Amino acid sequence: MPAKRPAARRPTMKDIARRAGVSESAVSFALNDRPGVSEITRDRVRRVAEQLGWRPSTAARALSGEGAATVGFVLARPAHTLGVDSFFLQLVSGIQEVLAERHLGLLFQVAQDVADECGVYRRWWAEHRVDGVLVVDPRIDDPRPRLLDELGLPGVVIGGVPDERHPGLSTVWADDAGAMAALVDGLHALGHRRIVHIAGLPDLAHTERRIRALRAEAGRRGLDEVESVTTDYSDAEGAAVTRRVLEAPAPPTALIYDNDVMAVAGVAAAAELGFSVPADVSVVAWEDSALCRMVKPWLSALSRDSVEFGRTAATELTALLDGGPARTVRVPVPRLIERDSTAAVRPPV
Amino acid sequence: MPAKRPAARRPTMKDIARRAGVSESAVSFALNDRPGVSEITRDRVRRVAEQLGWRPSTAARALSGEGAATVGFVLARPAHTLGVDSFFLQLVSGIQEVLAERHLGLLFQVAQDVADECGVYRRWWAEHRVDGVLVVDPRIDDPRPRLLDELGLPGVVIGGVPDERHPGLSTVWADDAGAMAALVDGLHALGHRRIVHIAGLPDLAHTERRIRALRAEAGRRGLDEVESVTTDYSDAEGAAVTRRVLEAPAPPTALIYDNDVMAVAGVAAAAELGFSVPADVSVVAWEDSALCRMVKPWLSALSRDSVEFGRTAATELTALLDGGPARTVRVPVPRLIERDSTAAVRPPV
DNA sequence: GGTAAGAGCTAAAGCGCTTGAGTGGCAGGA
DNA sequence: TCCTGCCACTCAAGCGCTTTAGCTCTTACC
Repeated sequence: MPAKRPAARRPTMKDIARRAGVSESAVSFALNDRPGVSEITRDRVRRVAEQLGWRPSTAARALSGEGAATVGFVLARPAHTLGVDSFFLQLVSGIQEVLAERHLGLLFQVAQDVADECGVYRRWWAEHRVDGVLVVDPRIDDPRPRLLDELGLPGVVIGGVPDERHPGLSTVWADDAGAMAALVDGLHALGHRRIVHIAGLPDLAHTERRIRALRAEAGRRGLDEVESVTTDYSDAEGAAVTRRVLEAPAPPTALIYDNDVMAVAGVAAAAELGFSVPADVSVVAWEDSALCRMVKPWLSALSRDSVEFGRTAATELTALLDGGPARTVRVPVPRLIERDSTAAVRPPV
Repeated sequence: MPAKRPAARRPTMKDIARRAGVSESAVSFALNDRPGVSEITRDRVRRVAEQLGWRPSTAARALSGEGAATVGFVLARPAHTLGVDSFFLQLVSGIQEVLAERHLGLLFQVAQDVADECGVYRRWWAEHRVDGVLVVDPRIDDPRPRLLDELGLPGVVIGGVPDERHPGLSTVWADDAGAMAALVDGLHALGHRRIVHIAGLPDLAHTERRIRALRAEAGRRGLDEVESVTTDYSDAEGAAVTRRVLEAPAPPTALIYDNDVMAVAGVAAAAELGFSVPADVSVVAWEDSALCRMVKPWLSALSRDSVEFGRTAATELTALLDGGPARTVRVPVPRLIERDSTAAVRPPV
């Protein structure tokens, strides 16, 4: 049995300098593609570094003003709310693809709420831990952009509203209003006049955008039996709201759910009440996932590429870190995947 | 409009020292509860630090040998496999609860596969980024424990096998074998003799443990129509395998799925073939989530507290970082939540 | 032939913190 | 009285890197 072998020592630039017979500064220049060394020396240094398996110490780098080579990501949800959800993992996975390429780390934290999240940002900033952050779930009257401004932390707001201007903050957004308009358009064409939108958390910015867009579309078409109901995204509330609206005197003929979980719970609830989908009521989920193909009938859903969304956000953040200007970029409008849960409204008998 | 306000400057120990009228070293002693300063001075320094909103720079700390105050977590799954899954988010959320208390950061990364993951560990180690790591999805003949040993990186294997001994590696495990035995016991009592276990990825250690346990149980009872089939955990394979086994001449009367996603897909597939659950075939999901209550009938499932699992793992890791010995701790056996998908086998007509 | 301009390199300071080696003052013992 | 020992504190080095200033050669040019 080998005696407790001491952990291998990490090679440093000094080791490289010694092996290559040059000064540490020369090594630094060589390895960072900075002028000041000949190509010959640069090559030699590079070879030695590789051979030694050298990697820059992020701590040292950060200390000498280069930044922490890390970005932060906070998910502000209480633990028990973190249910069945493919969006965030996919988003993160897209983010990583871009970050990994640049050897940027992702510091992840789940927080209780937005206030807690702000505390995390402050701490990260004070501790010199991150160079920038990715902000999700933008709220109405969100304190986070202000805070990031104050701290001078670059950030990308994912799913933010494009009009809000904060220096140093980029925004990556999806055109919820446009998607909602298209959706209503489609349902209208199928003859639907009574539509209920079972929305998500009321203080999320995109929830409000969707609600507003729905109201606008309804107004334009003179539909007055159209409404939105906010929920907490859970299957329980999805089912409860579904029951409530279907038991009303003039039940809707179409239901739009703000996520896949509620949509699935909703069709189950509808079935219990004797409503058949799509014969009696059409259902659309605003978010596509394997879930939508796990129930009968398969759910029509708005599908977006969450991985790509993450990639885009991360790309914007790296651009910001490179000193680029804050930008607002729009990702493609989610596409409606028509499956079996939407149909023309049944002609009155 | 305020002209591009410069980001606030982070206060350093030097600032505190100046304000408190002592040397930097005294500040360091005071703030780290080290002897060498009087209580009076300590108090004053602490007050000044608080007032300035000082937080130690992790970079500087790490550089002076204190460690990075960060632990790493790698998820080795290709992006598209990251589907509907509540386990990891819950696990991470539990981990965070413990880490946040100690102001430890969590560096998160998704990798393609285990080889890739090993590369991440190497890089993290060389870059001085993490003090320890949490390893999930242990494999049969897993290269990661060896690597961590070699690097001298403390780690906790989540769901590992308890017999494997690696100095510096703790293990947190669930008794899969015991759970499987109990499960088979219950099904046997209900009269089930033909049982198929639709397992997960074949090279995961716990998949093998479950398969072995099932075989052992079957052997003990003399059941020879019991088998395990491995899959990739996806709804697609879950459904495919279900179809295949149900179309066999003597179809099983009970199906055990290694996760909730496959179980749900499985009942749908069964229904299509005209099998009714639980009348014709009983179904149990090894993993409980909202999913199990989204289908009819509600699925009986093995439920474990993933958040608590995460907490335990993180606690072990912090103990390790504090210089404690490597330990092997067992979390409670998952509990069977009996819902509507399991029933006594139908008496032969 | 003298000088000026680079090219290619080194020396040294500094980032914010820890830490081991002092240092001065004071109390107590011989 | 002097010495010892301790307390409370300061000094300075060092962690691994970047970066500015400077230094020494070549080479080019009038």
